[in-house]
Amino acid sequence: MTGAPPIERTAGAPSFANNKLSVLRKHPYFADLEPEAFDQLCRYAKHITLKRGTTIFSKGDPGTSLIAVISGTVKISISSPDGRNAILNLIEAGEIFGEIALLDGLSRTADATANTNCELFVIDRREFIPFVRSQPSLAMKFIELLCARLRWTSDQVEQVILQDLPGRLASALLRLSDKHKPQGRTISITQQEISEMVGMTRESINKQLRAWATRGWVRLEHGAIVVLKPESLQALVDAGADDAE
Amino acid sequence: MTGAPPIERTAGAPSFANNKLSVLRKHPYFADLEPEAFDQLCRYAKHITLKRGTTIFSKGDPGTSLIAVISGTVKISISSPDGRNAILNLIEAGEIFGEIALLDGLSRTADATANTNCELFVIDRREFIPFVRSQPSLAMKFIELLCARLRWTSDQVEQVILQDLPGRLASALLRLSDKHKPQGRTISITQQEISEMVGMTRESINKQLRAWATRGWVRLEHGAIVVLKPESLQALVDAGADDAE
DNA sequence: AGGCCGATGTGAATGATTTCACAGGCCTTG
DNA sequence: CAAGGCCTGTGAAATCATTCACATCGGCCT
Repeated sequence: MTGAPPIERTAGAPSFANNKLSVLRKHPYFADLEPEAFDQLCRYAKHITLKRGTTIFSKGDPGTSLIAVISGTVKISISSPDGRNAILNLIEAGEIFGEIALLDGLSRTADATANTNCELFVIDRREFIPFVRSQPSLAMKFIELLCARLRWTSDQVEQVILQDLPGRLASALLRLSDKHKPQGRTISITQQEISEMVGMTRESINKQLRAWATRGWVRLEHGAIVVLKPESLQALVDAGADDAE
Repeated sequence: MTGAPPIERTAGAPSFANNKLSVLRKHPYFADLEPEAFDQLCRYAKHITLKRGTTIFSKGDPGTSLIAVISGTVKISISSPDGRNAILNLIEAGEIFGEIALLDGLSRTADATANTNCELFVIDRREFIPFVRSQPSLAMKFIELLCARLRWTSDQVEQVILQDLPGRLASALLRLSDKHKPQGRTISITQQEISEMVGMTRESINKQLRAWATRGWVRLEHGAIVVLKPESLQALVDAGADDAE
């Protein structure tokens, strides 16, 4: 469970990391802070880089840090004893994760691994709670963050319980393309990954995607999916189980 | 969607509701408040009672209130266009719900209906956010609440995606009997309701429960389930898909 | 008591997904 | 540039859960 922390520090001294701290400074969660409060926060921050596949933390570990993604993407997932595993979320540059265990002091609810090479900021729990308590606007930011997470997760439950394969896949694609809006309609994700987000086999996903591709609803690239007709996918979700068209 | 509010006021004046407010006062989320802060909070609270089956709010409604359950239980659920519906949570006396939409100001993520006759306190959003901002300890309470919700919901995703029917049912039973610990191992719930929490048909659930009943793992009563061997159920969950024994 | 309705119990047929077993393609790395 | 490893594509068989169609049971209301 609690494997040796595979985290490699590249820069311990805040001085060296200062150029990176500016990224954190512009981060929506911290932008509102008073400069001195921000400096205080930075005293607990470590800058690290790690390569694709590295475990950041595992389910059950004590959660003592909040992590901000500077570049790359981090996979939040869980796995069952019999080898199956499920992706709960993909965290991209500019987002933060690990806030639950940090805030409530309990153990990690899922595994986090570097899905690509990435750069992170790790903010230690030490003194963090009193800090949040003293900064109402930061507390409110966290409340908003938690609400957003809750909406995302509830959505996932809803889709998984109520929808069949086509419906689930469609709404997963829509949610992802929503998140990646800036990059146009291209979603960089493998079919294996989507299948784990949606909770079905890669083969089933592939067949469904292929069916939609021939209808012109999506285009399949290597390691990516382009949504061409979001309206059609949305209609499928709204209509409930109904693959015909 | 936004049907006429079916909420019936029984007491508008705080004076009459004061006896009930003591319940709120003892509520874990509000117990830490300064007396004057609590009084201020109460100015926004309305006491209402409603009977089984009444809609409290619907998915998509603007969320302008937080609701505390004084007695009875409230069902949080969602439904799909084709009639299927899923129960996300059952809120019991002493718990609160509706906090997400209240805190982030967006719309309700699910439906809430009175699962039994119940008494509630409705706390209006008016001025609520500034109030939370001014009470760091209350903000921290909400952060903890949201974290707990997130853990519950993530758990649900995990179970639904990773486990098969027996596994899901087993963990649902364990989670419920955990919540009802004081009442012993008896869970008051219909098989229909469990099936909707777990996302499978009542028939399938019934057959599985019956199989466990003959093994002596559970006892089935009318409208209730008694967990006799939680260890066996837990083993099933831990082991992954494996019905044999 | 009579009568209904919601909750429970079951079997057989149907259907959707998974499993399994490959094959080819793309990309990275030595 | 050759090799191996992920990613993709596809078909047939096997499996699990749903659907459908009833029968029974327990309470509650009149």
